[in-house]
Amino acid sequence: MPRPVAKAQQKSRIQHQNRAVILSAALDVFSAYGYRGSTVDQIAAKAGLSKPNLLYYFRRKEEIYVAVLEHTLDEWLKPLRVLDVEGDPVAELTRYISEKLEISFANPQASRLFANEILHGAPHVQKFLKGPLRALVEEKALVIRRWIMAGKIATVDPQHFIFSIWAVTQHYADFSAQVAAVLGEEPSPERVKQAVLEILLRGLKV
Amino acid sequence: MPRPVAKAQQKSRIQHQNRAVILSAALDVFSAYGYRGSTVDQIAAKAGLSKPNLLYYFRRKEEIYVAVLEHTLDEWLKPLRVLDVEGDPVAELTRYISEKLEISFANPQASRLFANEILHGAPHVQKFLKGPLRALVEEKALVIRRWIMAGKIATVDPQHFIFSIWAVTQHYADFSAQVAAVLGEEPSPERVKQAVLEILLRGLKV
DNA sequence: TTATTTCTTGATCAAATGGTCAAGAGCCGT
DNA sequence: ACGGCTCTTGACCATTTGATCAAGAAATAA
Repeated sequence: MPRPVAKAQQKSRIQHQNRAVILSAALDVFSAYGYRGSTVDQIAAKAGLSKPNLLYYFRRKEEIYVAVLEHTLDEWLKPLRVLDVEGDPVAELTRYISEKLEISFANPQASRLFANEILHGAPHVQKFLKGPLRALVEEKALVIRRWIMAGKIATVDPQHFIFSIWAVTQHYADFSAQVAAVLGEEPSPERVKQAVLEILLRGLKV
Repeated sequence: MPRPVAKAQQKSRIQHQNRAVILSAALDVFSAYGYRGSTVDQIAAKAGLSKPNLLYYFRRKEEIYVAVLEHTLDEWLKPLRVLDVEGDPVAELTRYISEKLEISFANPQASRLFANEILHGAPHVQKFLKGPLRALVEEKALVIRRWIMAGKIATVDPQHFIFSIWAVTQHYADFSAQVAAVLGEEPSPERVKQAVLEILLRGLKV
């Protein structure tokens, strides 16, 4: 009775499929109720599997959580990676902010899962934050600094500017309950994009 | 054996004191682990009371949570309330943003508690969001709109501008784990204030 | 088909946890 | 000092929940 998770073993067709189903269900559940607030039964029910069956694919609850969390981190970095120092600054930043906003509206669960993790001290992603994320931010801060020194945009603290972009764009996913309640309706993504781009970028124009 | 929570009854000295101790302990615990992730034992231990004793003051775990949550909402609104249409726009907004940032740095627990509540759909504060908060935002959006129409600041979507201020300022409390990890150190509140004020306000100057 | 491996699940467990209760200790006005 | 009210707690309970296991079903290879 070898565990399926075992080292380097080829995943069978049924393995692949069920793991995907579980990760999708787990994202829904974890993002809605948090790690501690979610139960294995909930995830199993949503995935259409029995609890012992689910635990056949992932030995422990935490293993599911880590898997679904890591699965989202890649997606998270992608848009920032392509920020190009050769491109036009405002165009590049417009693209980045727009993409982040689109992700927030299209996949708020992933954003909330991540937010919840950070909110509670990022116990499972310290390495990711201090490693790849930090390196990427340093790299892109340099890009922004180059733009400033070339006189292409106004002076701004690059790191905190990146934080501001994250803060504002993810706000619409993480705090959508508040946004909707205060506005009295779901906001139009188009309108949000226009407003946010103006707020964040107008000050940069020279 | 009348319950202390009972209607309109005068709270004794010891009641007052113990309830305060409990609320303080509960804020720490709930903000760190979320509602579901916190246990009554944890709160009792931190408050220096036995569990049954704690449940003598608050009948149910949820009652503690609601109490500490409501306790923070007032604090939350205060700075926005005083935004004054008669004052200088940039000065008024500078004061508001600065105060929000100071709160984020001085009392991140309250911010995290609130963030966690909203993140999970705001089940306990729907009324607050749709009532007092919405009304206040509408009122202050009007203030901003007046400033725009008077030509005192550049055009901006008032509601989304307020959201952006919230997003950025609270980011430093809610996501402090990420900020610290990416920067490699705790950020200096002064430096953050300068950076954030420039990012959010420079685009408004006419 | 048959043998072997992979999947699936009902039954069950131990620990954690929210909450109760009855009895005792402490405080306070008289 | 005393009587009544407030406060405190050890013991206990029911439920939830993460996790296990042995045995059976389904797939897969021979």
